[in-house]
Amino acid sequence: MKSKVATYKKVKQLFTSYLDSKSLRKTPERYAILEEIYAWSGHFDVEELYGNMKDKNYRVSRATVYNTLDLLLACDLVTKHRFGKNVAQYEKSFACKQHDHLICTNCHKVLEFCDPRIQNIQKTVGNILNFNIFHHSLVLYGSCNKGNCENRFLENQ
Amino acid sequence: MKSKVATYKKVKQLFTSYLDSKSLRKTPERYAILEEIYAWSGHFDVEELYGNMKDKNYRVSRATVYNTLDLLLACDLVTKHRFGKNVAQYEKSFACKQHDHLICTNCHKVLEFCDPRIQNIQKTVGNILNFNIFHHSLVLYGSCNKGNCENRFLENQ
DNA sequence: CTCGGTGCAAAGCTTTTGCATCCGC
DNA sequence: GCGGATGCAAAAGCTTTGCACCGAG
Repeated sequence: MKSKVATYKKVKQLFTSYLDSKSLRKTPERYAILEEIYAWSGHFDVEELYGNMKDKNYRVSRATVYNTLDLLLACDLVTKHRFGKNVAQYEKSFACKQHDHLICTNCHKVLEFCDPRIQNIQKTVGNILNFNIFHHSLVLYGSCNKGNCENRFLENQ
Repeated sequence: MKSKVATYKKVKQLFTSYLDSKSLRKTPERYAILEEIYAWSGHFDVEELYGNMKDKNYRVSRATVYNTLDLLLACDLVTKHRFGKNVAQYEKSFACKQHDHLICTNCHKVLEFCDPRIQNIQKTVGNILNFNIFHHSLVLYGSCNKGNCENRFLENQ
C-alpha cells in the first residue's frame, strides 16, 4: 500500500502538469490546499477545509479555496457531492477506489460501497443514447437496521 | 394511457390520505401547488414554480412552496434532485416511470433513462450492508457526441 | 514588468425563520 | 375559538464577485 507521502507526491505532480497544460500559476496556496485535502480522510465541506487551514494559521481566503477546488475538480483530483443538504461535500479522488454512497435517512450516516455492475450500466446507457460517459454518481437512500441508528453518527465517517 | 385529469385526481387522493394520516390541514394552497406541479412536464426549481403561480395571480409565498414541497417529498409525490448547480430541481413522481439521469457536461442537456439492473445493485448492497434501501439516485455525466452539443439545449427537456 | 491570483469584504442567490394574521378543523 | 398554516420580509448560509495589492513567470 502506498504511503501518504508517496501519494501526495504523485498527486502534486499531476496537479503541476495540469497547471502547466493550462498555463496557470503554481502558487503556494494552491499546493497548500491540495495537501490539506489529501491529508483529510472522508468528506469535507468548504467551511471545514477553510477553518482547518485558518486554525493552522495558514493565510488563505474562501475565494481561493473555491477557486482551487474548481481546478482540482477539473483535473479529477477531487470529487464534489451534493447529497441531501445544501452544502457541497468534497472528497479527494486520486488513489481512492471508485466508490458510491449509501445514506441513512434517519441518522445521516454515510457509507461507501463498490459494485462493478455499475460500469455495465454506464456502458449500455452510453451506447444507446450516444454519449461518452466519463463518470457517475450513485446514491442509495435507506435506513440502517438494528436500532443503533437512533443515535447520531458522524456524518462523514 | 391515463389522462392528465385522472392522474391528478389520483394524486390528490394520495396527498389527502397523507395529510389525514399526519393530521395536517388540507389548505387550498397545498392543493394548488400540487396541481401546478402535476401540470408541469420535466424538471423545475422553486423559483420557476413560484413565478409560474404568481403569473397566474395565485397568492402564494415562497415559504409555503418550500413547506409544501417538503410534504410532497415525504409522501413520494415529488422527487428532489441536486444535480450540478446550486438550485434544487424537483420533478413530479407519481405515474412516472422510475428513471435516472444522464447529463451532458458540455451543453447541460438532461436525458432520462431506465435500467432495471440498478434494482439488483440496490438489493445486493442493502443485503451486504444491512440497510433497507428505499430509493436511489443515479446520475451519469458525459458528453453527447456528434457536435450539435455546441448549441445550448433547454436544460430540463 | 505584467497580469493572473490572492485576500478581504460586499453582494448574490437559494432557502429558512420570525411574527402577525388567517382559516381549517 | 384554537392552533396550525400562510404571507411577508428579514435573516441565514453557501458561493461568487469587485477591487486593490501581491508575486509567479
